[in-house]
Amino acid sequence: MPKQVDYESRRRRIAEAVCLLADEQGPEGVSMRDVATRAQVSLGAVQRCFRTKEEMLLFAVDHVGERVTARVRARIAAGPAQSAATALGHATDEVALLREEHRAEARIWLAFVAQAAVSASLAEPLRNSYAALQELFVRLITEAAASGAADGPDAVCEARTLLALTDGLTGHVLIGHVTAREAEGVLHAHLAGLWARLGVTGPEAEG
Amino acid sequence: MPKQVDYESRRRRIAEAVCLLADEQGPEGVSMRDVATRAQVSLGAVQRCFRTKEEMLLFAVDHVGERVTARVRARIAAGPAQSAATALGHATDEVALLREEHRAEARIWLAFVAQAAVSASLAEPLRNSYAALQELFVRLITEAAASGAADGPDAVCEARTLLALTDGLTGHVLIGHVTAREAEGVLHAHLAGLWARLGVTGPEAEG
DNA sequence: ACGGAAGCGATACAGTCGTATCGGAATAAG
DNA sequence: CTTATTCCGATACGACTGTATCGCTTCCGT
Repeated sequence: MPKQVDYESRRRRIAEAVCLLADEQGPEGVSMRDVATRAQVSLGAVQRCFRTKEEMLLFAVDHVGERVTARVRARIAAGPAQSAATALGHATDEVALLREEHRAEARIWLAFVAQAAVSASLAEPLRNSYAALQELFVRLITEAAASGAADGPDAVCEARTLLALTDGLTGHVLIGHVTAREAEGVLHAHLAGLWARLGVTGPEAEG
Repeated sequence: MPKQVDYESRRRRIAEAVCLLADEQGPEGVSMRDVATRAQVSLGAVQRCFRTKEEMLLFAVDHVGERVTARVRARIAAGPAQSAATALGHATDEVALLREEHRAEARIWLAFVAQAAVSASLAEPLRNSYAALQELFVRLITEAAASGAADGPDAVCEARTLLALTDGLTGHVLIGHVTAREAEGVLHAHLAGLWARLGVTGPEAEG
């Protein structure tokens, strides 16, 4: 058998190139040629990895989704000694992609969401990522509520609220309607309200 | 002087064609030729109305923004006898674009937001629309709070939360992560919490 | 009535797009 | 070493993009 190459790693590298371009030039600026150049491979190599452009974008969006959720999970696992409330705060911080170094990911995400609104095939991996994040939020909220007094009247509802709020804030920061700091303030205020609703004290010390 | 034509109305018509296309085929599917065809004018006519494509998109996004905010205002003005709380509920319903007949506008908005994240010139009209909506929300929240007991600790913060939440929910509905009905439930639950925080009863009867 | 400016739509143009194809280089199996 | 197969990267192709240009028609002002 002839030459063998690690397609998986190449696919990943190409996906990162897609992200870089989507960040810099927007969703329309992602062409196969530019992606190939950015990934430092030939156009043919990209074509061999992905039969079509949509296939490439599909892989890329999955890649980003996994990276974000992985980071969220890592952030939570990093401090297991803390309360569920604190963990939830960190998780939302991570999901909101407010920090400057994650601005690129935020733009990419937004670009994919917009495209997915008209492309059913692109929407599926996005739904999966959202489902994973929502499930994670539900778990944290339920844990936080259990450690407190009241029941969780609707942890799913709270999780959805949180997820939509972070997403919306991310978009508003990208547009420039609010600054990252202001968005952080809004998010933390909402979390404070959530603690109150759950009957827990919340994180007393803010890091 | 030779022939005179009503450019303003033609521009509006073209803007509507832009919206139709952005809704059907996504942000990438908006080409000058397709727009011209959809607007039932020649390509040259489009070019005469807008020097460049970006100019056209700029006008279109302004057009949509004004239409949405106008509808929100109209909805509020329609029932001035109601409480400020009820008015705010209606306003958020309108902004969230959850109803099926506004799904198109929602997609268009999302498309523009995504594009604006990398194009500063497109971001400006969007910021204006957001600012107008936020101001409107602040006013309604302040009024609602005044009719109640407590002060408005941070009406701006609440308004921003509401705006980001509606935006995020709209996106999630478009993706299919939640249904329109579920999103409505989330939104109304948040509003209920807001009434409680403001110390008002909120709308007792739901329309 | 007539001249000229404004509007018209078709066409031209250069560029980029995604995709298909192809001859040659590289390599594992015999 | 030979051979068959997998990968390579360049190039070809047709379609489409945004924009510029050009006769021609239409109509207002004098």
